[in-house]
Amino acid sequence: MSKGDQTRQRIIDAADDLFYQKGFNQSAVSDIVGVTGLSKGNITYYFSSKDDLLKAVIDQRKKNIQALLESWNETFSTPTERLTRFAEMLLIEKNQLIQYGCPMGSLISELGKSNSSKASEARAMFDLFIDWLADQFSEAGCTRKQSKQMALRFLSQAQGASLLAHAYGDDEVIRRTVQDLKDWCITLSKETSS
Amino acid sequence: MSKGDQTRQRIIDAADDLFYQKGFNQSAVSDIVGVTGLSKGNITYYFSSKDDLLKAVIDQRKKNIQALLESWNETFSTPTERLTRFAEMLLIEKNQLIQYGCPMGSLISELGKSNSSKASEARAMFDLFIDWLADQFSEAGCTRKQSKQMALRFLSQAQGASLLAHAYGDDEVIRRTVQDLKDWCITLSKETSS
DNA sequence: GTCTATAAGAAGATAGAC
DNA sequence: GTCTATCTTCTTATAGAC
Repeated sequence: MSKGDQTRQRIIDAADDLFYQKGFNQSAVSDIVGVTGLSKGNITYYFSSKDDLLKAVIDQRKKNIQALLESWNETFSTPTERLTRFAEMLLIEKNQLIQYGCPMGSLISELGKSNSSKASEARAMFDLFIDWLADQFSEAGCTRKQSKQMALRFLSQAQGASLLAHAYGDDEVIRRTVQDLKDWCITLSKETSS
Repeated sequence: MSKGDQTRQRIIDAADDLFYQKGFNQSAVSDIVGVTGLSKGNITYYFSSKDDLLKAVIDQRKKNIQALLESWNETFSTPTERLTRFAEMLLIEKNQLIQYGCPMGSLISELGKSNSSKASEARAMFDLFIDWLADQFSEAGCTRKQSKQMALRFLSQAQGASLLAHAYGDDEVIRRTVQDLKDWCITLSKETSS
């Protein structure tokens, strides 16, 4: 990786954290200056506008999500195991969820108010999970339409739990939601094998 | 109501709409100037800071919520009916939920990032619903601890559905969530009567 | 590539006239 | 009570030196 690419990556990483922890609108380029030690002008050299930087952050997150989902596909052989792993993600990330909410949900919620094209770019992160979840339900024997609906409901439950955990600084809702989602997976597993 | 009170109310109403539709941080005092036709200085005369205005908006929302819950208590005689009415609220408000998200959830999510005292003030809106929901579950025969947990899960589902409906501009998740919550109420009703 | 300097505007909050 | 005018700070974006 060239020096320019390294610098570019440092900026994206700093912005990624800031957008998550402070929100996109509340994060300023000067915050990135503070974190990276780079000058304002240098950051502009790599990203001509704040929206450009947001796009780069979302693209990086999407790549990370895709890599995560592919690793789950390789690690687990059954859709039930994969869906269970998705649910457990909430437990693994619970400290961050409590402190800052869901990185996808909070960003989409924030950008959705602006009714701009940024919102649809952020929504693409949801799409990756929904498509993947739907694939698992399809593989478990559901129809295409059922799979899409169940994927939406699965993600919806995760988002609700994340939001309340963040609001109350408490992981009880997360733990109960994970248990519910796991039970759902087990039920699905039994229906499939019967 | 005196002229001063009327002006004060106009400001609060305009801010209430703006904070909901654009978000708190993205709403400026100049926006309120545009909506009300009042001068910047006059708005400052009633609310010395933007945070003061936020507090007034939250207080008004809390009063509205309390009035709503009390009216449900009077209109419906059983906890099952009341919980069903809560679920149906999502359908009644679906157009606004799709366009701007949940007025409580999106505000709490936004303010939660700042980690300030504002977040806990906004969270008090959730508390009103959670306490009321827990009361219904208690009245339906649940233990105090169970009631609190079920109230959290009920609100969590509503929040998840609102967030996804807002993200996708689609009410399908809302409709399915409402059905699930209603089924939950019916199950609860049967368990109670048995 | 990286920096400093600065433009140009918007934001919240204040002062004081009417 | 309501207004205009201004202050101060912060933000994004640009220009140009090194």
